[in-house]
Amino acid sequence: MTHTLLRLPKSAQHCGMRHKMVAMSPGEDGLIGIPFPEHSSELLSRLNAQRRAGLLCDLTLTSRGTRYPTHRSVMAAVSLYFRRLFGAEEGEEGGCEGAGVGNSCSVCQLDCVAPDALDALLEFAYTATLTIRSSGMREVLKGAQLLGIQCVADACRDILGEAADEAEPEAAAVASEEREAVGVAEPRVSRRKRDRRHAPKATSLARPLWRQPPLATPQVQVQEPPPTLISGVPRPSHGLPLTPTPSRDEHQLHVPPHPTGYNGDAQGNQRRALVNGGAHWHQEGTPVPPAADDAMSDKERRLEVGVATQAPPPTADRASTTAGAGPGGRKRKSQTPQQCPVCQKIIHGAGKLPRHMRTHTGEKPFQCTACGVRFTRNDKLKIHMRKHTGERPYPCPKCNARFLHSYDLKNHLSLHSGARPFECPLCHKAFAREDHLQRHRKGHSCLELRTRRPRRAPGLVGAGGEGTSDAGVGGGGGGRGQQGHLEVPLPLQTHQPSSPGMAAPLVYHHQDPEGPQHLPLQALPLLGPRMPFMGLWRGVEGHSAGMGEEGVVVGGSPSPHSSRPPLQGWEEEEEEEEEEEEGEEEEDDDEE
DNA sequence: CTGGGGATGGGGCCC
DNA sequence: CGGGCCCCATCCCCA
Repeated sequence: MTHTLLRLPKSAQHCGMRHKMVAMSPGEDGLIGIPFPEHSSELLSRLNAQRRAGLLCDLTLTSRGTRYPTHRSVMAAVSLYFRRLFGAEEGEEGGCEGAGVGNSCSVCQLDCVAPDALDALLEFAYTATLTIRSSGMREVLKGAQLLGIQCVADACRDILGEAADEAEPEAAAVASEEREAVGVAEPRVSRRKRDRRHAPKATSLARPLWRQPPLATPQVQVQEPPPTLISGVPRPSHGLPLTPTPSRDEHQLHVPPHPTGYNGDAQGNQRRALVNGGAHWHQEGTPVPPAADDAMSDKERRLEVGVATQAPPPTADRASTTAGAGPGGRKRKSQTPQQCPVCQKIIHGAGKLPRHMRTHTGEKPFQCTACGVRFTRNDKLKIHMRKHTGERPYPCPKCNARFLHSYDLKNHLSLHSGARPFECPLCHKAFAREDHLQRHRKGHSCLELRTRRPRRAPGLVGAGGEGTSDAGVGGGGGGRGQQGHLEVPLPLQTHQPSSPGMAAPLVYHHQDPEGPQHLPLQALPLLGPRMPFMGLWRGVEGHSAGMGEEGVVVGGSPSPHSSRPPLQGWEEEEEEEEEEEEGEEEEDDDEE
């Protein structure tokens, strides 16, 4: 079977995804998936613009007189409370929709959530960024708990240095009871977190004063009087037509600009300063003054917590907020790892996110003065300069060869040693370099030669096998696929909390004629010429031959570790291969 | 198809 | 905390 390789444009090489090849099977029922990683952020940005303009708003939240036009679908997407309120919770039916609220605008009074906190939560819902004062953290936490915005609650708790249980014991109990009573499946939001801290989900908090036909959702009840608020001054939201426009000076809650602006023009978007781990993006030609600037010049330090739209990966969530800020606004100790607001990738290391962001923007601020070649990174430019200076700082001790890079020398030394620690499990051909083995395995060459391979002792570890064995934590290149399954990330699924780090991949089976609809090729011309194809294709090009004539693609969890020590853990890989083989060869005999 | 050099992007460590 | 430096994995390209 021949696969057509669709080469993605250069822009697709960002995101740390190197899979520019998308395997297709012309004339067959193969799926083609074209990822649009910006879609989710762009969608959210436009929803936010609609909200600010009061367009298509079908829900108005009020808090002590301040009105916040919103969209029910957005609120239901971000808040478990509203999800249940509107009957949008999985496993539920009807709900508010069926109760007759319909498309009309409804008003929900949420006096128990302080206006500032509600404003911040709404901003979070529409921008994936929580921008709050540290002094307002507790109110936001309370609001997030009441509304069932778990990731925000988690982040606030982490910053405040609280555990969920101690923060809201009754609420947790109520939520738990409610879950059992209603029989609603717990949201997929951060199961690990839930196990960790038994955080409350949605509590029956508000008095939804529906001016439209009242809700019939029984689980929504008045639970308790509005809590005492720290800041009781209602503040309207930015740009909302139904609220008086506040003066910017007195508006302490800075509303960040649109989170992303990838209208296919990455260069047109100004990257804003990254402050305290919060990555802000703004679009539109008008340069928006960085919120950080006002904020940091402010005496009262404001915390910007970059939070994934639904739930950041546990690693990021934990690590980025573990230090926490005490009730008095204790400074967070660490901001790393950080999550890229564009591709949701977790970037480890202080100050590494700006570097990563340049892979999205294409910005190459470092230019070679000799030849004009530009680089995204200074260290790469530095290495490049060796070309001009003739410097080759890595001489081979066994010959006269000198190299620009240490890893070149490493590769070279393996030639001297003759070591070929990377062996093809199918044809047993050995390679000196791991990438050569990978290339070999991706080809068809060894399939015909496949023989029963012996189990190897796990001693054949190459020279480079150690090192960043844990580099796969944050993706480490995105877990480049060698498993031969086709993962189709849905950009909107980047909001799905069940996908730590990356967009939750969907594993499709080629052989399923009723399989999910993939993006048809006809859609391609609709793509703007500058529409980036940055994608999360993993495992697509790998093992194209292994997919078999039937197009069987055996799905599986993508290996979070992109790199393994050579010949180590191959048994596991072989297991998966064997599954593939079963798919393509109709029940091959047991390998073991 | 393989060997080899170079390029790119991420993570760790340190200042 | 941000950046420099280094190493690593992986990719691309060419012979």
